[in-house]
Amino acid sequence: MSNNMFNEFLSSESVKLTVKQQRIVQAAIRLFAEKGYSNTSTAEIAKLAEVSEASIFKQYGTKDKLLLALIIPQFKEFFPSMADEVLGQLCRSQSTFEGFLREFLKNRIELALKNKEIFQIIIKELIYKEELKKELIPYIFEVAASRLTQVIELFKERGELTDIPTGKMLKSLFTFVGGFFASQLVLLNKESIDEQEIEDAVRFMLHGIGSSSSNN
Amino acid sequence: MSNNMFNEFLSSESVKLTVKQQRIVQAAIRLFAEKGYSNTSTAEIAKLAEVSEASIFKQYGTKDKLLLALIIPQFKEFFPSMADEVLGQLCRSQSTFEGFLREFLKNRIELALKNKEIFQIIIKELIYKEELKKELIPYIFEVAASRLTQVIELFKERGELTDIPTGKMLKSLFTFVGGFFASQLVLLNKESIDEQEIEDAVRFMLHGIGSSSSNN
Amino acid sequence: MSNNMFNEFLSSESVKLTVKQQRIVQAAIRLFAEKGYSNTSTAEIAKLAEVSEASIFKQYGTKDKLLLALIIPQFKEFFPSMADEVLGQLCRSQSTFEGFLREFLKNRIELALKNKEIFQIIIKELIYKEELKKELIPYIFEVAASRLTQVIELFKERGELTDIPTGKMLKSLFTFVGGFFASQLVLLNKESIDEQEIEDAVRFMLHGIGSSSSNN
Amino acid sequence: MSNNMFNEFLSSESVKLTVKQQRIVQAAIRLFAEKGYSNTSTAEIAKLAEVSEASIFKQYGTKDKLLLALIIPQFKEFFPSMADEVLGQLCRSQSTFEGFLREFLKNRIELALKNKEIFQIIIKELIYKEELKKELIPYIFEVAASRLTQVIELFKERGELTDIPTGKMLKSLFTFVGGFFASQLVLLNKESIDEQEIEDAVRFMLHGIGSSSSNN
DNA sequence: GATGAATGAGTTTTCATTCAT
DNA sequence: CATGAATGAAAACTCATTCAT
Repeated sequence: MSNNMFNEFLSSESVKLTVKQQRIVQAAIRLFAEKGYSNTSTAEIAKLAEVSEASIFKQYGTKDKLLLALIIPQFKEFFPSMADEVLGQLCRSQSTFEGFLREFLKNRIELALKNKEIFQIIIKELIYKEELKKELIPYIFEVAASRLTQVIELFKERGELTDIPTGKMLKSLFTFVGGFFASQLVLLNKESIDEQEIEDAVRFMLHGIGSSSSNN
Repeated sequence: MSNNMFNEFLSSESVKLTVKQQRIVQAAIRLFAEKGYSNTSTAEIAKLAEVSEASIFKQYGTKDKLLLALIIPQFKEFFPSMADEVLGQLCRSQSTFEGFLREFLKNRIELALKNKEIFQIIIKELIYKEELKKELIPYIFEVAASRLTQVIELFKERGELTDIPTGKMLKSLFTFVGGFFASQLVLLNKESIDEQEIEDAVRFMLHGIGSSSSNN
Repeated sequence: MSNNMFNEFLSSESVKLTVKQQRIVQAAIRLFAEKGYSNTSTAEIAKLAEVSEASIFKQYGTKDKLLLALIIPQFKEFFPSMADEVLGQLCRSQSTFEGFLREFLKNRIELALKNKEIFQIIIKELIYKEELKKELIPYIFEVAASRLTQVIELFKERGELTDIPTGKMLKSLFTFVGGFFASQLVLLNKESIDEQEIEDAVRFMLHGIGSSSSNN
Repeated sequence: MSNNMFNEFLSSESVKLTVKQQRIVQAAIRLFAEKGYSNTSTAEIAKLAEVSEASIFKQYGTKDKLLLALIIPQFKEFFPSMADEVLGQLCRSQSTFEGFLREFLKNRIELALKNKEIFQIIIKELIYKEELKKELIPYIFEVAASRLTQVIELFKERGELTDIPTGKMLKSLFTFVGGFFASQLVLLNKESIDEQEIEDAVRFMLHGIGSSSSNN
């Protein structure tokens, strides 16, 4: 997987797919999500899609590019958009950080659940494939951090957050939110995540589990 | 990987390994950690270990069993022992939950770093291999939860923790601590984790990022 | 490649080609010459010609027929014409065998260089493809030998040639001229062949490298 | 085929081959000689050798390396040895260049016929595969030319050869001898080459076909 | 205990070719 | 005339595993 493959896909336009090509996409997503990229053969994909293997390679060239073609569009939607479409609105419409966090989580969870399988693929391969990791992790950090930093500092000024350095806050939030998505979507393979679960997560991120009297 | 394979290994005694066998173990660990089980061939392992492939199969029978033979002992040490050897002592010796959490994290991190590669394998395959997931996740929950529950309730009685239900606390802690290990060890591939990092994590778990005045 | 395919092409009239069809021809020639027929895919040809693969098959039916369609016309021009257009004129206009040989070589080299790529294809495939060899070698011998025999015997009568049997002379000349074309066009991939080179070749064919005193 | 692959093979020691591995070699030689490298599949080789395809790749890694493993040893024997073992002896034992040429040709033809199939492969692929050409042609020139130059100049001093520059003589001889081997071994696929044929070739190289009176 | 030799069953990928539009 | 879509068949190559020595 070459260095520029990621960028190449980032800018690729979505083309109209034939019925068979859509079946390929569906089959690949299902199998990659279930068994992982490395444990899925193109023959299996072709069989599930009721298509010849040649059709897969005609369209995507290599198995690797097929993976990226599935992942990247979703990736683009989940991360960058977070800033402009989502953050912008949420941030203003919600008067409190708690509200923002709740809406943000709900929103991202909804998106992730709607494309659960692709998310499973992303998380699995992000952790499993060194090359993918090296390409995507920096991207995630850059994009996500730059926007969230603004939000955090906005609410810091409003006095809703402690005076822990923003960088540390980001790290902690990333860790927890990442762990949340990984455990809910991949480890537990949840079909849905109810309100209460989100509420608990928000509460944990804001106040932890210590009693308020034990604050330092 | 059959159902009872896990148990079989759990109870197996550690046998003395020949030099060559040790080299196999070392090579397998390095490669599985780096590239993942599915992307590592027995031929590669044999080559790195400077051993014949046949020797691997003589000892372990299948590639699958080799994986388990590497994972399980570490797994046993990390999780179950957590209760008796570690928890017990820590819990009593530390007067506060914060102290306990700090020592607990330090202790587990130290162990994980000392066997970083095996931990990377465990995390990667836990997420990647459906069968492994199904075998280990319930085990982790059962063992870890049962002991931690005791600790949490002890400190709850001492008033150091909020009155959130213990189950929810456990979930949140699992999520964060799991995310912490996954991101530090696998995604960031850290060689060491400094005190401050641990301090920040403990603080987050206890108090979150919200200002104390915003407590509900 | 069926037996009669060769003959079929030999008699086929050249049809007007559309622009796209010409691009196919150009692309095929370039690639076959460079990499050989067997190492060139129809996909590559189509890509270089900026044409769909289907267009190639529409016109030529099979990859094999495409090869023949490229080779045969050139072949017809190089060999049979040798007799009538070239030999006839040259033979009469030149008073000496040396002059004839020089003009003949010049003339054939000029033609071969003008169509170097096709010549490379012919030589490469003549040597590589058993079927082609079996079809073309006898043809070459028959056509070329029949005419050259006349010339040689004409000059033998004039006393310009030794009394070696004509057949042997032909063989030697074939061997040298064939080797000359193969080495210059294919092995050395020369763009041009200067006068001196031709002079040296003619001299060698006529007198060899032995000193005249060592004649037997 | 990488640049250093050639050198790698040049220095490789001949290892003992098992019966099956010998069958692979035999089968590959036969098929490559008959149909050419590019038109022979590893499956065919395996079938003819009554061996699994995997065995081929276990031993040679790639089809390319198999080709080189067949070609290079023969190549080494045919060209470099020409100098020391052959040339040295021949040159001294024969009093005339004609004698030398005759013995030289006989000797090389004998060797080539004994390994006719490998020679067919070498000639075919030398002409067909650009990469092989680029690796071997310079080698041939360097090795062969350096030794032959000595011989030619020795006999020039003895007055047995004309005063044509040695370089030109070499070129002509190469052209003819190359053409001779290519046509006899590959185009005509001769099983044997009789004395008379060699005699004719020698005579041609020394005196050409022109009558002695027409010398310039 | 160790290994060289061998392989069946796959794996990814390529290719010439067809056909409906 | 031209092509996008599709593919069966085969290509090169890989892999976990077996077994006689």
